[in-house]
Amino acid sequence: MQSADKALAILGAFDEGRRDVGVSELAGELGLHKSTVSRLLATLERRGLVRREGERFALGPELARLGALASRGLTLAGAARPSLERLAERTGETVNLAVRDGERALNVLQVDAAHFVGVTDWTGRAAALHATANGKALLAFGDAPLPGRLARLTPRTITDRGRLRAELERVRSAGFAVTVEELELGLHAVAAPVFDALGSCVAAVSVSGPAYRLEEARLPAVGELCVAAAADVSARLGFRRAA
Amino acid sequence: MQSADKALAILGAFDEGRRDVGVSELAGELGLHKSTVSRLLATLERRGLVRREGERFALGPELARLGALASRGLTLAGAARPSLERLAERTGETVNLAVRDGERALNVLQVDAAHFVGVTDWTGRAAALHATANGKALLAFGDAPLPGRLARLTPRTITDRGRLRAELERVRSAGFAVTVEELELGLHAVAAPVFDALGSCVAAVSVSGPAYRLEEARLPAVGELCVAAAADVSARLGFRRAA
DNA sequence: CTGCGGTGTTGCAGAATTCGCAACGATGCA
DNA sequence: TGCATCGTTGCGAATTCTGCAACACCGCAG
Repeated sequence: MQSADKALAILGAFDEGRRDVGVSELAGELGLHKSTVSRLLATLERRGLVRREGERFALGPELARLGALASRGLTLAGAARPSLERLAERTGETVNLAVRDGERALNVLQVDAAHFVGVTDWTGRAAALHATANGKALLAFGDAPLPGRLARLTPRTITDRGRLRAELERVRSAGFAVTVEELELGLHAVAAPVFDALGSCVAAVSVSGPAYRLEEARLPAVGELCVAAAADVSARLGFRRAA
Repeated sequence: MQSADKALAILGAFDEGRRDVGVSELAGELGLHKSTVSRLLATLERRGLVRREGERFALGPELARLGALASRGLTLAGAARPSLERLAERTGETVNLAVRDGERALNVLQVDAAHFVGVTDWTGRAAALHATANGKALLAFGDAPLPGRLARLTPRTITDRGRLRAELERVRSAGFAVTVEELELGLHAVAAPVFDALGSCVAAVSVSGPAYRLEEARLPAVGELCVAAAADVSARLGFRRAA
């Protein structure tokens, strides 16, 4: 099924900051021939997954439809919202719910403490697993393998596999993950795992805020709040903590 | 590229009321062998486009990400312009695209059939919801409450809330709204709703013209053209009519 | 407990699809 | 005008996919 896989690889090439692509550009990037990419894009266009804008291609309406359907299908969001709102109110910070999407952590729901304008909405965006609190929680409690590459995003990002493994062990024993300027300078965060009825880790709840407000000294306490909220969500999904 | 096309056909099989699918079930539906469907689903799963839930498959997180990305790139005006131009050409009248703005209908895009001088451009102007075709379409298909005050703009304006409610019911069953001298004497119009990927009514498309040219007898036919054009725009936004 | 009907998955060999090349038309730039 | 780039398209070789059949698994009924 490598032909279908290549079509999906094309879709995967889209990202924030990559809203449209060219044929040769993609061909070089994915290691395919431009003729192949051209034909694949034509197929994707016929199905409405991409649309052409002159010589470039952007994501199409069918994806908007499927995306809306997918988000709704993540019953997670519905089960989590009330707990996240309470958590946001108690901490006064931004709360996010993330699931694993391949080698990235995808934010599927965000709740802000106050409805400040200018607070970036991370919904629909994906970030590196090893550099986010949510990602580390997903790695520590999920059964998925470590990412292949550990990119250095700030001086404090963990880029060594051994150190990451040790960190995940710490996360497991603490019950929550802490991230101090590992994704962005000046950004702190904590995150706790959410389990479904079968006991597997399906998501993570994070609280994040600027370093000057969400100080390091507060992180343990906020972490516990986070754990409580995540446990609340887990309970709504039918999870009962192991004896 | 029929292999890739089949993978996309699988995605296309998802719908409201079709949140998860089985292998054999899909195979029968798409006329493929279950072995083929099984392999395609495995490929889709590896890329995160679908996820398995026991023996069934649901849309996956990667689609939520791509969908959010796609929605951001799909603008109302961009999706609407081509359809509106065709509508203007076919009807020979002025076409407007309006969105709800509080208790008014705000025109965001206008296309004229011929470039007559002296045709007023309504772009950027807002009008009463209850006295315009676009406004009535937005009220009938949107989830917004009725305006507080129903000002009488002409002798034919609907100013009674009960009568307005009945009128909106008529609009819903017809699929389009008709306005005969309710906004201005000598002005006729029809309008149809536009839906986004989430299925909510986000805009309306209207055709308007002077009573002596856009006669009442023509309104039903023009209304149908309007509905078709609006459906076209909806499709470009990722809306698919309910099965 | 055994057989049946229902899942979904996987090896294999033949068959059909796809790939890469090269050439083409179009467009942009010097 | 010439050169570069872009994306598209025919064609034959070569890879990939299909469909079959067998398999493992589950629930259920006899």
